[in-house]
Parts: sequence; structure tokens; C-alpha cells
Amino acid sequence: MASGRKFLRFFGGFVCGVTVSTGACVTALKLYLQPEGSTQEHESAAQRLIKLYGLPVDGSETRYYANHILSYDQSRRTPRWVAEHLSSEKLLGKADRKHCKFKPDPSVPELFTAHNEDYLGSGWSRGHMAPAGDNKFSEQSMAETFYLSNIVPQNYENNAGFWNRFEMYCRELAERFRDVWVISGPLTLPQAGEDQKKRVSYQLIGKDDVAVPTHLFKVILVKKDHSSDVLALGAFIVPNAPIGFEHQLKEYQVSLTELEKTSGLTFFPKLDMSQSVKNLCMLDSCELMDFNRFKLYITGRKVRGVKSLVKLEKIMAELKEAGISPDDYLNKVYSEKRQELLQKESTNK
DNA sequence: CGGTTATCCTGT
DNA sequence: ACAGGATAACCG
Repeated sequence: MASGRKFLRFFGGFVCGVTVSTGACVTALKLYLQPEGSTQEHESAAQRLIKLYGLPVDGSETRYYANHILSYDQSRRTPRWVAEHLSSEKLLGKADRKHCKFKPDPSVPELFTAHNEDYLGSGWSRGHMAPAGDNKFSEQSMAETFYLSNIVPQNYENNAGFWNRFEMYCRELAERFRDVWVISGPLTLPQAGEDQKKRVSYQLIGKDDVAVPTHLFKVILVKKDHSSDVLALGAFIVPNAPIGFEHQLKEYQVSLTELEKTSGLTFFPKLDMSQSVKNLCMLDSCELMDFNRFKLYITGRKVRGVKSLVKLEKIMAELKEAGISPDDYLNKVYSEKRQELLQKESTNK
């Protein structure tokens, strides 16, 4: 008897999908939504028989990693959504992506996983959903973001440019707000054709037929501090294509409802939307780095990792050619690197 | 920061 | 001799 009850409780959540009667489905859903609720008292012979050899499994169950959580799409070989929490503390640290490698997620069955070969030479780059840069505090959590379960085929320029600056903006938010939650993922949106009929069309790459999304989404929820319940939310849909500096992030903001309708996801089911949840772009700027600041930032990163004096000068010359003069920080990084390489190359001879 | 591709080197 | 992993070189 006791074991029979356990059996029912375990499978209670799956009843709705196979129930014929709508009324019974609603009842089962109610039971399912009760966390430790009562078990279903009665199960029909039909239900028992349908379940005899088990029900289909789609692998969309929530998967937990050190600093991100995701649901995987076994058909597309990409995530459906990836959630993470950012805080200023987690942005500090020395974890380095140079020590990381893209690889299939060991928790995803071989039949349903993407492989590096699918992406190489495909014309699409491997784009993180939970960014590596959000995991400076931990080698382990950064390494896990390189699992292909967290990756989608992304336009090169978008990945290195607009989306990159978007991710940087999220990290800026972590400096201005105590808590930042970010949920990101791919979309394959319909397009109206010549005949005005809407159709969904998306490319598949590699032997594993990895789905190339037409768009990417990001939902950001921020909380100012522990004590107050002031929340702000922003939802964005960004084309998976090159986006130049002339475009503003706000151009891609959509209502949460619109994103939920197109994605089929409910993002924060426990969030009381009746309470005041502010518009993120009203409370904060929603402005990404401009061309000059971005170029300075990239140059600083390159200078930090350069290996020879000639290359160092080449990087700085490239900046000057773009019509940008170094700021104080870059000058400091530059002179330190120059001294370091000067010493190294003299002792080598 | 976000990526790739070319080259070198090592193990079989 | 060659596949494949590590390293260097490259680009936005």
C-alpha cells in the first residue's frame, strides 16, 4: 500500500499529457501544481495500460550546473533557455577561457548532443548563452559554460559585437544592483512569405543537424538590495545577424508577455507581476558601450595577452588608425606590458 | 570580451 | 606517416 502511493506520487505529474478528458486533465494539473499535495486516488485502466511501458521522455528536464541552469532541446541540439544569477562578487577572479574547451555535455545522451565538428566550418560560431565572462570566480563553473548544451550557432559579428556588449551591460548591472537574474536562449521565429503566409524556417548545421536560431532572447530581472522589493525587468529579442553600433539595445526591447507568447515559456512563474515591476530601461540606461569605449576595452584585452613587442606596437597602431587615442587605463596597461616584454626579449638574446 | 584558423608537436 | 591535441596567430 505504501509503495503503491509512492508510485502514484512519482508519476502524478505526467498524467495530464495522456488524459483524454479535459476535466480530468485540469484536475491532474491542479494536483501537479501542489508541491507536496495529495496523490491521485484513482487511476483508470486505460491510463495504467498507456503507461505500462513508459511515456516519452524529451530530455527537457532542468539541468543544474555550478553557476547556470538550463533546459535542453534534444531535437535542435541547443538549449531552450539558460538561467543564471549575476552578482558583483562572481565577476571577480582569475578564471580564464584559454583553459576551457568546447565539448559535448556529458549529461546529454550521445544521440541528442551537438559536437564541435557541427560548428567548425559551418559559417556559424559557437555562442554562449550563459557567458564565460560571468564566471571569472570559478574555473569549474566557467568550464561548464563551454558544454555544447549551453551553446547555439551564432553569427560571428553578432557574437563578438552586439551580443558581447549586451553581456557586458548585464555585468554592469551586477555592479549597480545587488541581484541580477538573466535568462537567455534561441528562437526560431516565423516569417511571412511572398504569399503572406507565416512559416518557420531555420538552417541545420553539421552531421547532428544543429538548429540555427533566427533570433536570441534575453530576459533580465534586477533587485536593488535585500531589504526593498524594488524589481525591474527587461525582455529583449535580438536578430541572429550583424548589428552595428548605430543600433540601440532599446530597439530590441519587447514586453515580457510578447516574449512569453513567442517562446512558449513563462519566465518567472513565482514572481508576482501584480506588484510593481519596473521597466529596466526606465530604471537603468539600457545603453551598450559605444564604438570608442568598446575599441578601447578590446585593445586593453589584446595588450594584456600579447606575446611580443612588435605585436604590441601593431595593436596600438591599429587603435590609432581607428582614430582613437588611448585613455589613462590603456596607457598604463601598455607601458607595463612594454616593460615586461622589453625585459623578456633582452634576456632571451 | 567574443570567437576561429594555422602550425607545431606528440603519441601510435 | 598521420590523427589529434596543444599552442600560437589572427580577427571584430
